[in-house]
Amino acid sequence: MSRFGRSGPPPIRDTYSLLVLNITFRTTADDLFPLFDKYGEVVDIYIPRDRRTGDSRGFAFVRYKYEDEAQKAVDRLDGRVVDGREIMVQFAKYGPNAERISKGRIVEPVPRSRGRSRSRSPRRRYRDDYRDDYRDRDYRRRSRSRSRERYSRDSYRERDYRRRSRSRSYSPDGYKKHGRDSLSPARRSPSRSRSRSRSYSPDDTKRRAGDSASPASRSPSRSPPRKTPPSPERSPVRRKRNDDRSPRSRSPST
DNA sequence: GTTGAGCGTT
Repeated sequence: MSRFGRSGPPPIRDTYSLLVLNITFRTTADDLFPLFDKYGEVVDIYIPRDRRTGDSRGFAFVRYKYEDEAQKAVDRLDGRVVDGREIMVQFAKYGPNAERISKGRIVEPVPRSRGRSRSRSPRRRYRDDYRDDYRDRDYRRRSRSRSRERYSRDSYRERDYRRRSRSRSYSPDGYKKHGRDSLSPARRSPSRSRSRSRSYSPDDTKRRAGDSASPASRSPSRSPPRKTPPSPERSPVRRKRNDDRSPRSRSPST
């Protein structure tokens, strides 16, 4: 989708695409347009966005009508601080500049602007063996995702785990009220009951399994998941705490 | 809500 709202991506046959890297995730085409338009005729600006979140991926493509203008923009805007971040402008491997590259093999070592020394771009240069290109690209994509996806995944997992754990803590209150009568001394003593009680929300697991999987599949996978096996040392602690919760325990102050 | 090497379409 182009910022100019055309029916589609303008023809690249007469356009020179620039790749703008290191831009903030908040920077939009509208923010880049005035900057690049000052140095030449900008045909189109496109900022790849995430499929899921829709946020910018941190880079944009600016298309110039003329090469000299694009080159000038690279010299002028490359290293420019935008929104508090130094952007990197360079010719994109797309369009007329990449035609000789997308053919299947790199014919030219550098497009054009590579002649400039850019120490902050230690990124690997164009390699002759495109055989590893697919692998490298795939790695690159994963590498890109790791930043956010992995963080989100861990965050969600951790949060979910914590939430369930907390949720479980609230459960006892429910059964304790009406279950106090049911909880006979003989019944409460056995570690078995305790063991089950301290389990990681078995009901929750069963419920979840029933929603997403058949009961048969949850049976075997049910055993291993327990992280904290019951230990004898902890038993008295729980019982002791339970005693504290009893009304008579806190009554002494009266 | 966050993050930071890289190359593109609604």
